Amino acid sequence: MHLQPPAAASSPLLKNLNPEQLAAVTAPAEAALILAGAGSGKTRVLTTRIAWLMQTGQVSPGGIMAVTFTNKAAKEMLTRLTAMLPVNVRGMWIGTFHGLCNRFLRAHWKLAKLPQSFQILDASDTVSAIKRVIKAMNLDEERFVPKQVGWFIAGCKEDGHRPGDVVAHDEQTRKLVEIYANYDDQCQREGVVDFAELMLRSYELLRDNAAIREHYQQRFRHVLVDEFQDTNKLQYAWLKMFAPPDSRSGQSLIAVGDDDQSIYAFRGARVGNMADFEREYRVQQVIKLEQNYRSHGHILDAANELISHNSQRLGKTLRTDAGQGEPLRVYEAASDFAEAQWLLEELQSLYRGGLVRQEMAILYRSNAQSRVIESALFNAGIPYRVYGGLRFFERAEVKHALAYLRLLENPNDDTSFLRVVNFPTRGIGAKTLETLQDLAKASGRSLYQSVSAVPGKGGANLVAFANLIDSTRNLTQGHTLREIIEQVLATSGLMDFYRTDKDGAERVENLEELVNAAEAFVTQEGFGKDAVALPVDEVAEAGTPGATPDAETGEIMSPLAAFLTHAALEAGDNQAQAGQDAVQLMTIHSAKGLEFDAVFLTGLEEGLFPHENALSAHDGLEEERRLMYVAITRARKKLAISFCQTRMLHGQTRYNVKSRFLDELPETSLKWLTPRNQAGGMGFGSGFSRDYASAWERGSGLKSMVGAGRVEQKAAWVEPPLPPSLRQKVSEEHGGLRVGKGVFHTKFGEGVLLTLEGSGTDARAQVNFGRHGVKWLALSVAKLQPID
DNA sequence: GGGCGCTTCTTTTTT
DNA sequence: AGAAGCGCCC
Repeated sequence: MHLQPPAAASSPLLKNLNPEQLAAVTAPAEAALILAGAGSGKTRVLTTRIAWLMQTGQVSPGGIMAVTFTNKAAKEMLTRLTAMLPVNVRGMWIGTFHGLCNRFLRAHWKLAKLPQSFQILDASDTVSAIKRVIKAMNLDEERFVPKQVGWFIAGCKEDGHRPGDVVAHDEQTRKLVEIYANYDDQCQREGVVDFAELMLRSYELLRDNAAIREHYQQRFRHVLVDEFQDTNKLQYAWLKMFAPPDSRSGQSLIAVGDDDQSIYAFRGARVGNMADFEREYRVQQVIKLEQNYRSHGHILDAANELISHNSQRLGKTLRTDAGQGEPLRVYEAASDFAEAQWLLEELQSLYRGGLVRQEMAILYRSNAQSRVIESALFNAGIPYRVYGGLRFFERAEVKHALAYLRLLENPNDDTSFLRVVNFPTRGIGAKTLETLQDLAKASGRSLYQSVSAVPGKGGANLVAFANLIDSTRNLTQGHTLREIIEQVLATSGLMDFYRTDKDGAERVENLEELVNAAEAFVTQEGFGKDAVALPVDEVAEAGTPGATPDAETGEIMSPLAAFLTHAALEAGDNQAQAGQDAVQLMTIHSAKGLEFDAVFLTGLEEGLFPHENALSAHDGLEEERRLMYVAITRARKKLAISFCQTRMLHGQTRYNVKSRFLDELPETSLKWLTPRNQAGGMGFGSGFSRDYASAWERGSGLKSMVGAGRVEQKAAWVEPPLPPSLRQKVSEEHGGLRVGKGVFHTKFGEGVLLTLEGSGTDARAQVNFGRHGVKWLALSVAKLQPID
């Protein structure tokens, strides 16, 4: 044990910390790995450590860097920190990886070879930029799907590879690398960077410029990283630039993470970074936060038992002082429709019991599952909120407006140019644009710079467009951000377009909301005196060798440029009827980091969860299990799990086997609401008739209520499966086997019968054996036993 | 240039 | 089933 300064021991900050938390908060200023289980007070530990370090005079605000993945987490940290300690957060670097990279590149734009007001491409901008490259190269979009090319490029960048570093063994890859190279050139020409580029560019600058690197190493004494299990290769390398292993300058890098909650390997996260970190930094002691302050006992028991089925773990078991609480409720529904109906009942009963809707969450593995649930909630008049989907700054009308704004800042941004050059339409067609692009390409200029070279009517229209941009820029010179945006909405014709559009009302609202958002941004960021988002960070700039501070010119980044950056870096909220007490619907992925009193975990079916596509991926099943672990640990008091015998997916009915994850939960913590079925498959036995009858009754009842006013919802209703009487007719001839019913095979075990075909010796059956897959069997050979 | 209809796809996603 | 993108035709 190291000695603590006396002031520290008595600090009120350290009150009420458990021993492990205390150890983490007051860990010596070196590398440390904190394994923080779900609900173990991770954010509290992080913020308290920062506060404690400053309070005990071990570091000044300028010496702190804390990195998170989401803006939400970063904000949370700042909020808590300022509540703990009256501190000037201005000098601290607290933010997302990308946010901090942006800050870094804004300060060193010249060395990074970027224009001062470079703009950031979001995911869809990136795809359209790539599309243009593929088109320009005359390549087939079938063979080079822009989105996939995007993954490839992002993947390369996240491995730290520039086009020249990629080893291509086949023709396809060689072409991909070529696209990558052209794409990078195009971005550079247009003065834009994508998300991965933000990281890579900062990393390279740090790597290649010793003076800058050393400056930042001197500056940041304490680097703290949240959700370390989600970092990719590049992010880890980037962190090492700030706080290298074996650092003689005595910095402290603290990684906080939970390997059991690593659910983003599919997009490049490397859990292995945790083990690498431990080794490379010679971490003396891994601090485990295993005391859980969130969930009741049964819930934790279930989580612990489930995750123990994973082999590759650093090892950690959550415990709680709260009581056992209620066991997990498990419900088997006849159909996805019936599952939704059951959810309604459960939600209503909780609501009557006094629980607010905000505290109820319905989680699912894939977005497609939400539809049935949504229509049930909608028709029952229960307010709900769906996370995911389009976010504010991603809406088409908002992106159009932003494109105009970006052109004011940088007319050479071809992506933005193409987006709005003919929207609203101004007589500039594909032909004209083709000519323009050819000319631009030939002369190495931007589209904007080439407008006057295009002959004819189209050319004239293009010049008019360029003039429109120029005059708007002149017109808004020296105006407030609000005025600029209002002006752009007017002169571009966007507002008029949507006003006259028959269903443009919502879009008009969103454009008005954009003005509000800009107003709020200006106020929050306090433009004029204390702007946190300002690119120029005096602390960083002062004495940074090679820095190109705006002090040279006295210029600061314009509010517009800053707002555009903000829009790209923070896509804003999803459509949310904020303020209303609503049930929360979301995928398990988006539930990470959240918690609710009551959680409904739906669709626990083989093929859906674990998802069939995940099983083929390396480590896929274990990642799915971690996902299940994340889902379980979202619940504080009540957790219910449901699965369906049949589900409509991609337009056809699927017969499912219950998820293997259900078998990995401790029996003693479960309370089955439906008879626990003997078969892995469930069959339409006793349980079915009852479920079916009630689902049908309610279904038809609701249907008649749907009536005229809500036609659009009607289509979303899923019919309950055929009545059992009908089903039996289909298959009586095959010794009691029935479609949709459970069967037993001596080798493959339990399954659900999907199809019966042919007769006599020719009879075949298709059976879903869950983890053994879907198989065709000859009935004359296979011994299939019906299960009731 | 706009609208209609055909095809294709459908795990998870932040920045 | 349903959305979204794409291409064709007016």
